[in-house]
Formats: sequence, C-alpha cells, structure tokens
Amino acid sequence: MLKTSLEIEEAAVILKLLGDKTRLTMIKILDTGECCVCEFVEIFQMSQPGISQHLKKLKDMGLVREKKKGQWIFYSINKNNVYYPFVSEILHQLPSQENKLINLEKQGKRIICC
Amino acid sequence: MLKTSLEIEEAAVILKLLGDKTRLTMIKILDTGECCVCEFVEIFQMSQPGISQHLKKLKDMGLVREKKKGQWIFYSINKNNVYYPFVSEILHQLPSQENKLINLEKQGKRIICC
DNA sequence: TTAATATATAAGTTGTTACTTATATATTAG
DNA sequence: CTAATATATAAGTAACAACTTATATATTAA
Repeated sequence: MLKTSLEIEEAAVILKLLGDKTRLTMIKILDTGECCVCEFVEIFQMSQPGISQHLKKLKDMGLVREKKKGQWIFYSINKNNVYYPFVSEILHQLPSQENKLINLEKQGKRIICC
Repeated sequence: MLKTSLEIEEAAVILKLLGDKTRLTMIKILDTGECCVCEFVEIFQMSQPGISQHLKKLKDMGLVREKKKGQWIFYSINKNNVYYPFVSEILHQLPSQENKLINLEKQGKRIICC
C-alpha cells in the first residue's frame, strides 16, 4: 500500500493538488481530525459548492475519505493512500491550523456528532 | 536565512511552482549540479522559450540562480533560499533524474565548460 | 407534510498557465 | 565582419482552474 518511490509525474500531480492554499489548509486540518463540509464553508468563507469542489479533488486522488453521519458528511484523511507518506512529510513542515477549529468552536459553529 | 516555519500561503505558492512535471524535474536535476538552458531544451524536447520561461519562474522565487559562462547561462540551485529546506525535503522523496544527464552525455550533448 | 439544512452537481465566467512562434541581443567561430 | 549559436522577452492561443449562481437530492425539525 505504501510507496517507497514516487514517479516524478505523479509527484507533480500531488504537488499541484496541494498547491492551492484552500486545499493545503484543508488537508492540514484533516491530518489532525475529521471535519464536515459546512465547517469548511465557515472556515474559508467560501461558497458551499466551492468547498465541495475542492474536497472532490482531494477525494478523487484518494487523499481523503467521506463518511455520512446523519445530515452531515464528514471528511477525514486517508492514511492508507499510496501518496500519504509523501503528503505527510510536506504537512509536517507547515504550521498547525488548529486555531481555525478553535475559532469555530468559540463561535459555536463546530459540528459535534455521533 | 533558513525558515523554521513556513506560512501556509507561502507553502502553497511553492507547491504550485513545483506542481509542474517540467519544473519539478528541472529542480531535481539542479539539486545535483548545474545545467544550462540548451541542455534542458534537449532533455525536455521543448522549445527554448518554453524552457526559459520555466527557469524564470524558478528564478523569480529565488530557488535557482544563473551564472553566465561564455555564450551559455548555467542555472544552479540556491541552497540559501528561505524555501530551500522545504523544497529539499520534497526532492529527497523523488527518484534520481541523473539518467537524463547520462543520456545527454551519451548523445554528446552535455555542455562542459570552464 | 412542509420547511429548513447539508450536500453535490451543472453551467457559466474570469483569470491563469503552459505552451507556441516571432524577434531582439549577446557571444563565439570562421 | 558575418554567420551561427545561446538566450530572453513579447505576443498570441488553447486549455485549465477557481470561483460563482442555480438547482436537485437527502435528511432533520416542526
């Protein structure tokens, strides 16, 4: 399942996917725990379809998974993905984005479920 | 000079820059030694202006430097750049591209100078 | 059952990117 | 000096990316 060496073309595709501040922040947040679509809408102050489209790109590459919980769909990181070790090395070099979740919580907009 | 932590927006810009197979391969090659424009033209079978434009993007971000040697301009990696540690971690996870230089040499198209 | 909420998808728009060809400049070779 | 070589920049183009609004579906609340 894990990949010891990545072809350079594959790496470029992953880097391009991560080369967007919204998706990069999303996946950094997801690396610490799950999050649902409406929470991202609040965090990024972006339209709901915009958020869904970014998540679709991450999902299509297999970097994230979705799990339905009632009316919400929670996304989480897929640590079994072949590209995860590569992505993980990158994420480790980025500052924590937990403040964004803390702010959500302060506003009472964090979704706690099941 | 070195950066211990990168803002996420800056990281996204770097990842986008690296998220192109031509530039990613270029910088992986440059991480092992210098190379001139016409060598890249051979390696990538791309127009000379196309190569120059990719190199300009890398140079504008400070990731590479240029040095004129006679009629050639040699590019090399700039290890003093603030983003180098970040980039380096990524490059270490990619397969060597030295075969491309070896092939050039076999064709007698490697530029050895000064 | 109806209204509200959460999400995905479709369609349209605007800006960006990766290339190309054309051209100008500098250096070297004959 | 002239021709050839190496490079950069300008201009044009086609494909793509990131958003928006509109709309359809599913779930929950009243």
